[in-house]
Amino acid sequence: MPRKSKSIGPIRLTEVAKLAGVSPITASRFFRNPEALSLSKRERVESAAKELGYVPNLHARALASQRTEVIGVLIPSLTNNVFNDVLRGIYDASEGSRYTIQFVNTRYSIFQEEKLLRLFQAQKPAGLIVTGINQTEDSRNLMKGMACPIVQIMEIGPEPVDMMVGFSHYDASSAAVTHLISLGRKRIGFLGARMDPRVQRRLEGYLKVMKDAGLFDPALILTTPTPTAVSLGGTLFGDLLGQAPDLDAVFCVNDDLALGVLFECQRRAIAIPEKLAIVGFNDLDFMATAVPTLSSVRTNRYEMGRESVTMLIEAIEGRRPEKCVVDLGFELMIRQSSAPRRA
Amino acid sequence: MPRKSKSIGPIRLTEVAKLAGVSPITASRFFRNPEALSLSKRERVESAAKELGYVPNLHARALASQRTEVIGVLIPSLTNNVFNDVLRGIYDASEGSRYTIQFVNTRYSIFQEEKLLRLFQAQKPAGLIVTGINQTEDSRNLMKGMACPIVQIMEIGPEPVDMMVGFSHYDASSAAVTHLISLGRKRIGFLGARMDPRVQRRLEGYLKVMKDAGLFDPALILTTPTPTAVSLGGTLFGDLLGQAPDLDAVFCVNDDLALGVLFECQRRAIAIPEKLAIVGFNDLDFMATAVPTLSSVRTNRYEMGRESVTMLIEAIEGRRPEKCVVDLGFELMIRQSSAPRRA
DNA sequence: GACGCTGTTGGTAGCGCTGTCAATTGGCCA
DNA sequence: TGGCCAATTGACAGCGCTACCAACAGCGTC
Repeated sequence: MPRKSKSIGPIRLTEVAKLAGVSPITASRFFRNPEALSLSKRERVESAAKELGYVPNLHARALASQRTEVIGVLIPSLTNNVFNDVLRGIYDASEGSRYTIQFVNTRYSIFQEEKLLRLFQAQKPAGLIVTGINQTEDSRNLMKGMACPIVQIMEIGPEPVDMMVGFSHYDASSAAVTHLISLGRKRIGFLGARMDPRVQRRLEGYLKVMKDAGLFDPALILTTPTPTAVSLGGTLFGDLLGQAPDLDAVFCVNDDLALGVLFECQRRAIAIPEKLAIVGFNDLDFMATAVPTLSSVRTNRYEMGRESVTMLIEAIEGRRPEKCVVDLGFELMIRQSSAPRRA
Repeated sequence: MPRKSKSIGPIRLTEVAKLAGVSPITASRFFRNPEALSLSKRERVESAAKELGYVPNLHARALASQRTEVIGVLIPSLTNNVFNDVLRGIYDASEGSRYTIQFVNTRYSIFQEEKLLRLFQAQKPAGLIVTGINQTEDSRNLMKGMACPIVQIMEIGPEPVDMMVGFSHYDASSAAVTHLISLGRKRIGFLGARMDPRVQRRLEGYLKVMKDAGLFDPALILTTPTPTAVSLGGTLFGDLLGQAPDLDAVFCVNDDLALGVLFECQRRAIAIPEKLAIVGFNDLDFMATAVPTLSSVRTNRYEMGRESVTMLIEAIEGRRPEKCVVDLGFELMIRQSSAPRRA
């Protein structure tokens, strides 16, 4: 006997079946598709399972069925507040469903992403959520070869691998900059940190609008690959002022930077919005509370997480949504920091 | 033949073994304990695996070995910045190890926690990380019955289930309030949100110090079960001022509330620190950048995450740390918001 | 009464891997 | 040369569950 004796350890399906007086396969069916059983057996299995405290062995199930009920989530960062909200949406939407979330961190590396994708591939997830649309060629092929539905989140673009939920960072950024121009601002700075693909697209939106308005000047732009932080906002703003002392507005690629700019302005006694207008991005909680209140582009991060899981589950269960690309849009929240000069 | 034909789908261990010219079990060993193989076989299996792009099937492995390489993490919230940092530490520390993180959200419910614990139990994790020390009696028993090492994080206390990493919220809060008293402040308010067990202990620390100093007054305390937010800080502060108009200091149970108080003070033109001293909790990035800079109690959240995983892995691999309870301490960061009145 | 249908149940044979133990090899000593 | 030990390798069975098919009951139809 190569293994130790039986019937120690947790309760197995066979034991439930025996107690219920049915075959193991019938008991198995009870847990996967109770409607297929007659009422009497259903009740018997149910009470037997409860009596023994049976919990199915997911590994055995996965091995036998060649499927899992795991939704893999690839997200580039845990540091960033934004992904926090997305993850929260994802977890909330998965709750109550049969699916488990398996989250991994790509650290903003498309190669790490590819590696993790390969790992998921071997685990046959029921569905996959990946961030953004900038995957490597190999990653895209890998994903296309996988049998499960996939949602790309955070942004939308051409050629979805499968499904998409997001919004246009380009449009959102354009709207913010257009708003600043409409206020009569001419020297509108751009402050960027991390510079991941989505931030790049915000920069592109800025560039387009500024060039179209004949206001473009490279001295107005300051970016860094450094991860974002409130303190960084202040530092960057100081540097930007050095490059462009006549700045009359700043568009920050996120709210942390914007808050840092606000504090730096308080420190330097720069009047907001009189001397400088500020617009952030994401509309975190504190933007509406700051003094002065800070304008921002509201993005639906939590909803993005929720929607992606909802779509995924629908697709997994064969009810593929007809709308494969969902644009959750954005909303420009105009507050005191970008109010017209003489209201 | 009950199953579809073989050799479709991903590469299996057998195929790697065949290509390498060894038995499956030898190939298996290569992936778990390469040192046990002779150099020649090791190289042959390695190149065969690489050539075929073999990725082990974790479900089959878990089923056969009756173990997994999953570390389960039970955390009460994703909304709270604090757990963000902890999670980051956890993921960072797990990277490069063989262990996978499986994170679940208890939503601040000890019953949800118990339920999730039961779920983990059936999955035989290699280790478990649970938040805090306020588990139900059943949860504690469940954990004690599990064969894997367990770390309780976020706080330390008597009777660890197994191991612990955290700090004393009571002491940290006491230190903050003592500091405010040392400034000569007498009407020190307490602002609390969420009021989870750790926040409760901060309240207890506050109460002790205030009573000992003969400064206790119930009108100085305002708490709410509502989840925390910057905007909430302002609202609560307004209410607290209603209860105690002669307030000369506030201790906030977290930094979001403190920032909200700062903004509200700016709105009401209350001079900080002259009229009101503020101390927050956690020392998030923005506290050192705000105007004025905000005092806070620095807690080592990231390190807590890291350390818990490190200890867990050591214990899993049989090198149980002799120090089972690790106090990561805290540091009182005194800044402008609680500077002495005439410096 | 034979036939086919649907709805329910069970038998068999694995899913891909590893624990156990036995077998083999080589090296070293007496 | 024989014997012993450690290092290395392999055979076997089975982890707990489910896919696949077969079987069977109950019913209505002709």
